[in-house]
Amino acid sequence: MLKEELKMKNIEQVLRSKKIKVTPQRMAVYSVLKNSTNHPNVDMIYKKLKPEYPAMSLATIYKTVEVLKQVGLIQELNTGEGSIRYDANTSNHPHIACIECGRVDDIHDVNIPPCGGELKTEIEEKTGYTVQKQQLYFFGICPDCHK
Amino acid sequence: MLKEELKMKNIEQVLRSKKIKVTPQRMAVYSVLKNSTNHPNVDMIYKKLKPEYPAMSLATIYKTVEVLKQVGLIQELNTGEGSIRYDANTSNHPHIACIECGRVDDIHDVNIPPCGGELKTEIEEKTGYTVQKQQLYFFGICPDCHK
DNA sequence: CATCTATTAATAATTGTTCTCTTTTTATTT
DNA sequence: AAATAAAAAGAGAACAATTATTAATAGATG
Ligand SMILES: [Mn+2]
Ligand SMILES: [Mn+2]
Ligand SMILES: [Zn+2]
Ligand SMILES: [Zn+2]
Repeated sequence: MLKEELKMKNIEQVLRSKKIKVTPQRMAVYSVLKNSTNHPNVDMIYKKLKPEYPAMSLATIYKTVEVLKQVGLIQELNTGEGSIRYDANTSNHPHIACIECGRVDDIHDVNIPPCGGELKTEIEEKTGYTVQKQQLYFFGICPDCHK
Repeated sequence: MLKEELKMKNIEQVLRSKKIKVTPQRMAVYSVLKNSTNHPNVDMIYKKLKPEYPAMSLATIYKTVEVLKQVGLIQELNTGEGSIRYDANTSNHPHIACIECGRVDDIHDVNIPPCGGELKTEIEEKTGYTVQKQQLYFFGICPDCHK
């Protein structure tokens, strides 16, 4: 059995364990996210799936990403470009977005200090909030947009 | 002359120096932002100004915040709640947003390490982007929403 | 297999934001 | 103090992303 198939089997387990039905649409949307590095938004997922699933509707993708998010299989990114992007990598990692074309990339292998346990505690004490998650975004011009 | 009036005179200078006309609406919108700590969105600014400026339209506020942003007098925050919030404090400081009620607060007096000059350079080398700005958001439950 | 219920697809409705057009205001020049 | 040109404001339509509604369909369960 291929690694890819194994991954998908695991996702099925996760969904079933949460009493959420496993459907072809959900597997397909998750698969797109898992196999992409470009943090697609709903419309990009829609267009990607169109050839293989011509009947799938935009509303289904909206609902599916909501379900996958609730279950913790994906996270959403909002860089302020108007639409929400999604990421199957649910670890807390920084992103950089191009203010020209909207492209969103991961920032790898850069030692970004913040966000340890002590910091969280400190913020909770100072603000009175209970901290649940964080997002660090950088903005700039991507290589492609540098003419 | 009061401090408050002095501030506003300075804003007039900034606008005039950029060949941007000084209007009551612009001064009013800026004043709301300068005198608030809750990072209001367009609708909150609109409602705040309604009593004193009953004729002011939403479109005017949208246009005004865009102008103030371009001139560098305010910055925008996007916590993913659907609408954009604005902040007359243009320094690079972290925010925390309530995932329950949407409230957005500053995080003061917490030593958050990232984002020095070397880090920016490192990110630019690793990603090929030109980095222009950054945003650090924390998300959680605010004191009020803890019942 | 039969039933029950969650999910889908299609469509309509909503919401935040932008655009277009006309009128008014501002800054500048008589 | 007019007159003028340019910029901005106001009203409302238009737009795009998202959400809600509804009727049909497909998984799960016994
Ligand atoms: Mn990512
Ligand atoms: Mn702030
Ligand atoms: Zn780009
Ligand atoms: Zn709250």
